[in-house]
Amino acid sequence: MELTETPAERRRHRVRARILKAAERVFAEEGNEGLSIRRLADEIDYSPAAIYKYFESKETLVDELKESFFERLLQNVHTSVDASTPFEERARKCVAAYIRTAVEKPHHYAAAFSGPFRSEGPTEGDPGFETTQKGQAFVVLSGMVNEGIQSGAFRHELDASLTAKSLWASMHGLAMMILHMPSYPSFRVDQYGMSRDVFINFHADNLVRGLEANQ
Amino acid sequence: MELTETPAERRRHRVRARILKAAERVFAEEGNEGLSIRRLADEIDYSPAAIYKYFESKETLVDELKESFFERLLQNVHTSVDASTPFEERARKCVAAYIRTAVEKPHHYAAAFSGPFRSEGPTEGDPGFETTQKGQAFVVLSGMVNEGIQSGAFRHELDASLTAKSLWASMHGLAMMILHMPSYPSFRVDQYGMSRDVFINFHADNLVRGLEANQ
DNA sequence: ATTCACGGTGAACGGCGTTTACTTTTTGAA
DNA sequence: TTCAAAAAGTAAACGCCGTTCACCGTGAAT
Repeated sequence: MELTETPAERRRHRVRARILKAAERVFAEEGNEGLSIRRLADEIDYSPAAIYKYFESKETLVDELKESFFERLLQNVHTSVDASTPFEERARKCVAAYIRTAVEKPHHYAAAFSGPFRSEGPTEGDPGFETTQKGQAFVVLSGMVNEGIQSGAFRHELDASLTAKSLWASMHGLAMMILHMPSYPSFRVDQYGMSRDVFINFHADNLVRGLEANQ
Repeated sequence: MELTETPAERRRHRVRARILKAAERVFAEEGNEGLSIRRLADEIDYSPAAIYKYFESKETLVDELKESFFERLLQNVHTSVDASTPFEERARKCVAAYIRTAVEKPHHYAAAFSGPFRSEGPTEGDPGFETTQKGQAFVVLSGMVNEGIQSGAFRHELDASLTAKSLWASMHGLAMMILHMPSYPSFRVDQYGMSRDVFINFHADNLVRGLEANQ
């Protein structure tokens, strides 16, 4: 087992990275439709066929972009929560960080939840699901809900896994709404740059309330 | 002003309807990708160019499919709620009907909330928004939330319009999740055909709880 | 009877993802 | 250093796609 890569491997990685970088730029700006293999090849001064020496298909290439976006998403959520802050505030911050990151890269986020409906997809519980970034995000969310339940902040009869899914769905829904109806007053960042954040917090508050134990 | 159409108009409408019918069938089964003008023309024994005598572009054709889906969605939600049932149950039934209809026609629903992000889109408050079926759906939801607030079931400080958006986002999110992760145990219809409905009700319950006044 | 708009068509344009057959470059062992 | 084999890169083509254009027939209105 080699500690360092051979020059050939280094070279291969460099070219691969160049392709991904160009792809990332175009995809972020114009999404899946705007990203074509031919255009990509043009930008890096290669022929279209060359791309296929590095990626099996356009889909696998885009999948890689999506995975690294989810890595970023997960990281943003992680670093946004400070273990010392009280639970409810932490939960709200977590939701807000998720939505904000999603909105920062609309094409990435939307693409991750569109496209053909594969009934195969990663099945929860299957080995491999927890290794994807998307799976990790779910694990984090699940853990937070669990903490809420055991600390007594959330209703004790809640199932952590189901609740996490419910919560995730609601976060996801708001992110999608903001992406697809940016002209709605409540979703637009207004002149003070506040309107959207206010709405996100309102949404997060409603969600957390729905899980809280009646005191 | 003519009370009856001329034969030419009748003919035109018939052909238009034939195109839409074939398009609807293909789109429901295979979505936007599976629907091509050429294939459509093939199915109705016309030439591809003929379609353009009836529709400006593929996009406008698909837009018409989406609009009529939302008409159906709105109708389903309407007829699912019985004014005599208690408010909370009605609210839950409304959410469930929305999600169920969305899931019945995955491609229609997903297509309506995907595609390019147009910053123009229908702006709330603009004339024309309330005339779209999507706009109507929002009006209905808004009205229900309003009823909840004024009856005291929901917190009195809630803004009806904002709350309706928050609620809609959460419904939308679950619908999308079910569409894109049908293999998740909670989202799949199990051997008893129950699992998914149970989850939908759980979700709806959480949402309503989040709006309820603390008693 | 003669327009003339309308419905319909075949062929083409430019784009797409992908494959194939081919040449060039790089590599690693003899 | 030589040389065969593997890898990198390419031009051209295949079969799709949405869309347009020039053209032709038909039927209705003047």
